[in-house]
Amino acid sequence: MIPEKTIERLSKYRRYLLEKLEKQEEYLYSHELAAALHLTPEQVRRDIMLIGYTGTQRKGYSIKELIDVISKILDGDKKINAVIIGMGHLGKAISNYFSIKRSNIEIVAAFDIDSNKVDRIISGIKSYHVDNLDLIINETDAKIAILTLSPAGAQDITDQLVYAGIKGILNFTSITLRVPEDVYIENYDMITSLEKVAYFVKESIDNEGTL
Amino acid sequence: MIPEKTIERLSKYRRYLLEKLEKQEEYLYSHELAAALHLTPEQVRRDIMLIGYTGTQRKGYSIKELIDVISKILDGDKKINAVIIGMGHLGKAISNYFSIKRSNIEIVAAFDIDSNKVDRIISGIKSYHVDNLDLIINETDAKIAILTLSPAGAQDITDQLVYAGIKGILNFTSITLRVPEDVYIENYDMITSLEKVAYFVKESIDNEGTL
DNA sequence: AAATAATTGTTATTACAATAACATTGTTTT
DNA sequence: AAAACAATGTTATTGTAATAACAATTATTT
Repeated sequence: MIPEKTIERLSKYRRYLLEKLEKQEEYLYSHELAAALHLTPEQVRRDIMLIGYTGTQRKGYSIKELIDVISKILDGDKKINAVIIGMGHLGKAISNYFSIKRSNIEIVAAFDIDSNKVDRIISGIKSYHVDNLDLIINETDAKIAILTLSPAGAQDITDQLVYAGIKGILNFTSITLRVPEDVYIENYDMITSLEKVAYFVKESIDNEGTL
Repeated sequence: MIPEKTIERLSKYRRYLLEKLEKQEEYLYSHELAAALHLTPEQVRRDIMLIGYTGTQRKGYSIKELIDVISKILDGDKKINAVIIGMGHLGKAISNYFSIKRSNIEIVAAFDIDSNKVDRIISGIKSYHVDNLDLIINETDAKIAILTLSPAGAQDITDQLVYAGIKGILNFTSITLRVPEDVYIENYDMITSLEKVAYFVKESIDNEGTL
């Protein structure tokens, strides 16, 4: 079993490696990757060890091979479909982010309650009324939902999503969702992130000059 | 020194407590807070211990007092100003999130390079051309920047921000930024988050039925 | 061909975070 | 008034992640 933090880094490694591949580069060293992502070379080597890939000493890691190994871990062999719930600014922002296909994840549909935002294509994604949630999720066999709606209706929608067969949720509403334990939730809370930054800024300002 | 993870939870505690306060409730138990946020009561008590607040046995914690103690930790005594760089969908989404003032953080300005998006008020925030970065940041004494621009210009902007006196960055561009070590960076990478969800969903589907 | 240098792979250590255990204390009940 | 209970505060333990150390190996240099 690969640790969660390693999975996160693998995602970042792959993106960096893909850039390098575009530049026709063939090999890279652990310390290069580490420097680029502000990590230690040991961490990079350890992660790569964990996924069972081995480089060649003195030469480093084959960029192409490493991408393949990471992709096998992250993507598996089959594609996975995702839907977005809520086509406000945040929903649109995320749609744009993923309009360039990376990896094996595809956003296949979006949902909203606003009649002005449904039954048309927004940021390249077909948008439906939430009433069609169950139908479309089943048709597309989507397994992931990205929640970018207002907190008010979030738990209700989540229940529907779980019923429709969703197995993973990326939650941008700042509320804590209740789901069965076989559903994986990744919470992202902007308010908390900003308050955290504010705290550490305040701390560093207060401690200025002191050692 | 309060651990990073505790700071994150304090932010969430406060929001939950504020809700309770609105409902005129006066006291709550560690296990209530824990249940609401999917934590253990021990963790909650430990966090509260770390910030030096004590409840009363058998009665629990005073909601009002606890909010005050948390606020003192998170906010300190002075307000802190923030700016947003990039008024695309993500920038607007964040502006809306923070249009309701919570805590002591205020978003005082936004910047963009698009002439259609500058010199007017967007989502309640005055928007300027990036050429005015240094000027406005100094005028407003902003210490935090929220980066919601495209990756291309991010490092260049970051250098300008640091020069202008920004001490904390909430980074939504998926690139790794170089900054002096007295600048605190919180990275949020949507692509990584989604790939992580996809990985754990895939794992759980693959392991269905096995124990 | 031998020595050196540079890099990987792995193990050991340290640090950090979460969980569990338990002692303490105040309230309620009998 | 005593006993039982239910909550807190704190210490101890466990688990997870990051760092460091080092052995093994391969290329390069002399």
